[in-house]
Amino acid sequence: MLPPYDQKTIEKKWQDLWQKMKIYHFDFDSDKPAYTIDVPPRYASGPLHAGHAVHYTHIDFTARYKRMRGCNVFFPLCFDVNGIPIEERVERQLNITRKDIDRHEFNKKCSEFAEKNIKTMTKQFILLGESMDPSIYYQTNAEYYRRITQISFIELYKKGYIYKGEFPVNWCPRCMTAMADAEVTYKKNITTLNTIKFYFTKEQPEQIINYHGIGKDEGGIYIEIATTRPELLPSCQLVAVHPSDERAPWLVDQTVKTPIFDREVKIVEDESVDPNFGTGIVMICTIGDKEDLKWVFKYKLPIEMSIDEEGRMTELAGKYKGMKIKEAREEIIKDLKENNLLIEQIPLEQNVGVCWRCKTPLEFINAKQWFLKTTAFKDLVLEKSNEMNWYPEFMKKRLEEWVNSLEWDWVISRQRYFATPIPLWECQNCGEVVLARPEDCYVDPTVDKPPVDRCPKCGGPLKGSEDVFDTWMDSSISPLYNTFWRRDEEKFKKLYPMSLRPQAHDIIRTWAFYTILRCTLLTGEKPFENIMMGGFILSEDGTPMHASLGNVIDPLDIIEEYGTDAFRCYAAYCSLGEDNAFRTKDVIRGRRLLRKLWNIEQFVSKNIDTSKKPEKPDKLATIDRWILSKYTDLLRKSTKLMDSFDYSQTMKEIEYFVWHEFADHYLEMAKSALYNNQNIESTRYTLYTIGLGIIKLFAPFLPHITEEIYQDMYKQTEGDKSVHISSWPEEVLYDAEAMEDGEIVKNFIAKIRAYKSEQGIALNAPLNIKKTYVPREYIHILEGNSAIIKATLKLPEDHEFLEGKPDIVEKITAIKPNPAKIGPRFKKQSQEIIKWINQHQQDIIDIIQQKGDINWHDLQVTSTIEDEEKLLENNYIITEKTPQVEGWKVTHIEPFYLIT
RNA sequence: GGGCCAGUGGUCUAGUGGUUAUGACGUCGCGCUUACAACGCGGAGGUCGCCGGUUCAAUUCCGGCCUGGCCCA
Repeated sequence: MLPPYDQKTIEKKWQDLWQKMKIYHFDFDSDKPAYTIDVPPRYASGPLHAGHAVHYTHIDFTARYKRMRGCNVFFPLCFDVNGIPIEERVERQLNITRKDIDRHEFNKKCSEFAEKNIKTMTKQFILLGESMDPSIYYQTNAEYYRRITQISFIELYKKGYIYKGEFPVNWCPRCMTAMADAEVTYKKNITTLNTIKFYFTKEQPEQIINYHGIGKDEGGIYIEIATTRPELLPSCQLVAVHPSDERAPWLVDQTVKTPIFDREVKIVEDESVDPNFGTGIVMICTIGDKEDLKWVFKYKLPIEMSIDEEGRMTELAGKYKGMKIKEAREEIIKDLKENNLLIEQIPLEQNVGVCWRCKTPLEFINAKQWFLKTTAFKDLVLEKSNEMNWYPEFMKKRLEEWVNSLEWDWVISRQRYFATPIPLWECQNCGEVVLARPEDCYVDPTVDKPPVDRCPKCGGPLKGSEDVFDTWMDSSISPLYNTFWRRDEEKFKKLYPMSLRPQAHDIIRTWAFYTILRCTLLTGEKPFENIMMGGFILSEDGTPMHASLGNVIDPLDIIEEYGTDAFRCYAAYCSLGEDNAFRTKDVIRGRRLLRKLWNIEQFVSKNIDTSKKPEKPDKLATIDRWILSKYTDLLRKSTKLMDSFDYSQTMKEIEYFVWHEFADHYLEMAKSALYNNQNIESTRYTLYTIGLGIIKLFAPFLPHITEEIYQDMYKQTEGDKSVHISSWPEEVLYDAEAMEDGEIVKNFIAKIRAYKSEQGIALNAPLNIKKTYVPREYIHILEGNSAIIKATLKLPEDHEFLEGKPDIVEKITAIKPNPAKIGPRFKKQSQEIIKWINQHQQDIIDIIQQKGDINWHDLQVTSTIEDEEKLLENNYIITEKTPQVEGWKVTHIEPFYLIT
């Protein structure tokens, strides 16, 4: 018999034992079908929060379920350990920039920082009950991993998909590196809109000053231009108005002088000017934002940058040279004011592109960078994405939306340290590129020698590349790394494409997109069959979790208080793809479920023989057939839902069955059967089958409690050394008739129990009912199960069920129009007819009592209906009949009459 | 500004072209019952975000709007 439930001890015990048992081991030699999961390598910048915990728990549900379905599950423990976020943390921690210390020294510090977090997270995964296999471990900064990134680059280069281009790129002046579009985030910002005077270089007719945005003072006639970025004035190259602007004929082709910098610039007309922004006259600079870049190409403007890599003003800015952006802006505004060139300043809310990591506003910098062609492969990516199953389906649209909006290729080089080096050397004379040999990878060109001593083209000296890869270059080959691409062709053939990519929806445009793109370019095939998208876990008040808001939830705090299985209940209640607020009460409800499950199994354990598996008896009692059929139904539903990753629905189905059907109803009946020696074999068989079955169904969700119960109660008879490597349950029987009959018995018992409760009679107190009149359709079933009914309800031995005819007269008490029949037949007249029927209830009842039925003619609701169609027979109206009893003292519990 | 998702008793949520809308939490009342009072039984509580349209019939389908979330510009 099960002891009382001691959650803490049990969870700790199994977490330790599972490590030793190695039951989650992926077996490369197995004949079982492989189920391979492309687990997100957790980024090593800090410990897990509740959102991560829920995501990995969802993946764990899949892993455990697939193991029970007989798969050899590939579920690696892995970490992502490259890139800016870690560098940025280390810089902040040590209060330095990476340029202050030696490159390799800095990398060591980043590594140490990451290793510490990896240790913490590995522990967290264990505490969360995740079943990852540490024997297929990887981390993306290891040479064995980076080498695959480098080889993939070399192959893509040889295919001609990589090029070096000079192109304005998003640039973070703090991190001092290029960024891909995907790394830009947007932030609402209050800034100042400054309206500035640009004087005409030539004389203008006086009447021009009647137009808005044009003025005159002692300096001459000027146009007014609004800008939020006066520091870009030195690179102003053009002024534009909308072609339909009433001032366009006066302005186009004129020249004006930029204030302070006194540069003559032309005025042009352009469709893309927003006439409602500022004065409707705008200045175009190289380069403030992406929009400017379009103009640069359109008007073939020289790319002159007024801001450099460190966010300082360049040569072009004259006396402002060397100032930081903010400082230059303030100085320029001051000078504009002093020279009476500033008309007004108003606050303006705008979205600015910022570095996704450090939130510094981004600049555009014209720099040589490495690009991977992406815009040329849009169709290919869309085609492959269509070959995969998306859960939920609508997430695919987000990828398509992103792919279709792509305008630039992917900048894959970064001017950082802590990442995979780009494996090439360049000739210092002619720029010729010398690639590393794949067999030499991993290489670090800042340290290692090139494969040839001098430039093969001109004999010049070679210099190792100091650039590194965007970290998505590392993480987006995870399916290739996992399947042994370029390491073991036999394994690769067997394992690629992977079965499942689980991930969160915020990185569709990065991780999902880049993975599909690169793996397809390198192998010609899609990287995975299924992709499952997790939503966001919000804080308890429904707002996103942010360290700055102080609403981050630590999963270990929850586990400490409520236990891992309870936390996993909450995780299971979160529906896939949707944002779910964290709710402590769901964890508490989870804990209640655990206790309920434990108590149910405790009851089962008291009544079965755990040393011998019960045989299926030849004859099963109706209620046993009923609950076993319901269980089979549950099993079918759950399997289908699990196959589509719908964990929240699965959990609801199982929970409802266990708590309400099995515990509230079946166990009550089973008790009476057991205590009265009725159908013992049938009952024990049912208790064992369902007791074990629900443990298995819950096992992926609640691994600890199910393991403990399994070991205690079922291991001896079932033989598997852990419930988590036992097989998913099989159907036992499905009998539709027994389902219906069982429901009748259950409903009768439930009604009488409710009645007892209402009367304040204890549920186990005897109820002195001599006879029960029941409707004809129920009589056989209730009579057939009267032993169990009487025992469960404590009815007297001589209680009998009688068919509700001889003493009971059926009387129609109400009628209801049936819109499902009337609607399609009478269309527009329906409302009128329904209303009429409702208003003439008693007349209709009288006619039916007299004639047995009623036809449209009797109704006279409207002259258009003349046929003799019978309403009752054809279901146009539905009657409510109340049997009347004469000469008895009765209690009426619809539709039963209890005679005392 | 665009794409996607959501809006249902106090709170959270299921679901549906058919007039009596599901469940949980909370709340109120009753009851210790040989697994469980950390439980069971019952009651109250809703203009299904707003405005139009399609339809005999809309919470459900369509369009617009409002609010929130994610992603992007």
